[in-house]
Amino acid sequence: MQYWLIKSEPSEYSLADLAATGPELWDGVRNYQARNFLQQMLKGDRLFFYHSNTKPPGIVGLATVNQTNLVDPTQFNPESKYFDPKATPEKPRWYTVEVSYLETFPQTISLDQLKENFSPEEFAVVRRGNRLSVMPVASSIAEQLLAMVSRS
DNA sequence: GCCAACGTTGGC
DNA sequence: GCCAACGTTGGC
Repeated sequence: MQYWLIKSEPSEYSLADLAATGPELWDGVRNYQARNFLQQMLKGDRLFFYHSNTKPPGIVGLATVNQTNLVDPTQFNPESKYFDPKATPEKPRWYTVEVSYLETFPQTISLDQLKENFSPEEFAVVRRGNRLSVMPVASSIAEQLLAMVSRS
């Protein structure tokens, strides 16, 4: 079982939305590095759910991978803002997973806390200018994150 | 709302 | 295949 971090703007889609209406197809990822990570996910993997563009930004809870290696249907839909004219059903370009809600942490692990506890080398989310929306989390870091939650 | 960072696009 | 222009992300 592997840990990952996924980002979302809560004004777009929040962990509370996932709790209320999930499971949800994690569609709309249009970055190759993020897509490659999505393709590596296995059922049962844990996802730290990160809220960006909010105050404060940070990890708000956990989700899990429900179904893997799904073709993102929004790439074929001209009405969608995620439409990709270069993708065809015969040759899809974008893949994703279905995620389901696990838990909301009693307190957000803020980006400030993350910066205090982890270096940019060990945890990409605290890297300046980081824009990757899906990234792996080393198991040692995952353990520390979970300990930070239970302590507080 | 600003702007730094950085991925992508397209002209050459 | 280079690289300038452009668009987007996301912290502040």
